Amino acid sequence: MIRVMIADDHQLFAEGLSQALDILPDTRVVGVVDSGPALETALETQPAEVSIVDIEMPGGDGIDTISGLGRRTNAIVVSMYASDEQKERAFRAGAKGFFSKGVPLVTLAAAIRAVADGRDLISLDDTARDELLEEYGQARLDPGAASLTEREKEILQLLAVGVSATDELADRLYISQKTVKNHLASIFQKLAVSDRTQAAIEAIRLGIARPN
Amino acid sequence: MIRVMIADDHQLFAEGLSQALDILPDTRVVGVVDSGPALETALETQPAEVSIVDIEMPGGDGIDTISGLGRRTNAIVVSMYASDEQKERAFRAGAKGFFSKGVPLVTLAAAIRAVADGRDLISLDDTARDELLEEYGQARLDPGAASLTEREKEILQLLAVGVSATDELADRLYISQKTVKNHLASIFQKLAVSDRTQAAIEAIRLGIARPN
DNA sequence: TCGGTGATGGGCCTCAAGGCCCAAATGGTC
DNA sequence: GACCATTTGGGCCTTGAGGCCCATCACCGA
Repeated sequence: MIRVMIADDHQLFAEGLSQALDILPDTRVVGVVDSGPALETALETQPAEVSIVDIEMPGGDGIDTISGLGRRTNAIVVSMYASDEQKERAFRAGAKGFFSKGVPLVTLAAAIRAVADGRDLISLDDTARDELLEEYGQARLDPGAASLTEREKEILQLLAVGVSATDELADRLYISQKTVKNHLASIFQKLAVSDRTQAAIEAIRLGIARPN
Repeated sequence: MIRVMIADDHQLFAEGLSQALDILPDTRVVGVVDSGPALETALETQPAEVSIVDIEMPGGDGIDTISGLGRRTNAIVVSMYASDEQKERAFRAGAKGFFSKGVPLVTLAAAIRAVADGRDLISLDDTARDELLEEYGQARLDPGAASLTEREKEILQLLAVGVSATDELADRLYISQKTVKNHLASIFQKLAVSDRTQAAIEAIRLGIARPN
């Protein structure tokens, strides 16, 4: 689980991004602050592997803050109006990544995984950077969840939308109730849970299935 | 369920906000577009009670788009750098709300509920607007969920974090297993579900309990 | 003071859920 | 051809989950 701190004075952006990252199975937002100094303070009591820092913030430029953070966290700078000059400054301040707010969420998520893994994105050219991001595109699931088979994931998806009874699951999948129970037993073992309620929650948490 | 369309060219913002609104029990994001013309097109095939429109978008000002939408949707304008002049223009274009991106998410959520309910926020002064938003601060839950008692919510919260066995629930709450089962039976009826798996999913969906 | 509601519990009954072990067919890989 | 993972299915057994009806006590508002 990668702990992420967000520093941005636009609450709508910060809270939205926070929710979005919390939904990912391998990232957890541990704090949201609205200024550079607040970021420094927050990191003292709450460590975070990665910090998302906005450039445009009141009470001091976000980039100035990064220089003082040292190796306490890996900073990724995001900017509304990204320019080469800003990127250069972010690089000199020690940021590990630099993105416009126009990039898709999956790109930022991949970048978070990459810098949390010790990689440096900011010194790469665009093609090398995109290749690296491709490499980190998928959330690394728990060992158990990673070994789920297609059929097992299918059952988990149904579970997570409320198809919980054995006979309903069997009907939906055109297999016997016994086979459903066998798959479930295998799922329980892989996810280290003991019943379908816990399995459904795990499926939602891991992002294998979406509720609603 | 209030259907919401988001028009913003900054993907990180739009996707983050989208996830955040989807988590709320009474709002559903049905589309995300990145320009004014795309918003018009999207609304033709996918109706939405409320549209969140950014002012600053490429290929035409977001406010110009709103005038052409008429009563197809209720527009709420959000701006990075909110000014009185922008607010005035949004008002004349027929927007029902105007906010800076610096407002908290709960404020925007309340505004969405208010305008979906036919209210007009933009013509109110600040105090009257805040009072109205206060009124719409809480998500209106389904009739069943609204009648849940404190104890029932407590049980749902435990369920949603994986405490699914009757004996564990009884231990945590210092009551007998029989009482747990009685409460659960009551919960099933109120939420119109048939087992604890579905109840846990509903609890998460309704925002009564948080997973993770 | 009286009713309504919520929280606590009991009894009883039925069937589904989960545990355990096993087997056959399939499809890919070494 | 042999091996392995996946999917499908069986049998058997124990216990827990859920359905239904009822009782007591505390609290609160009319």
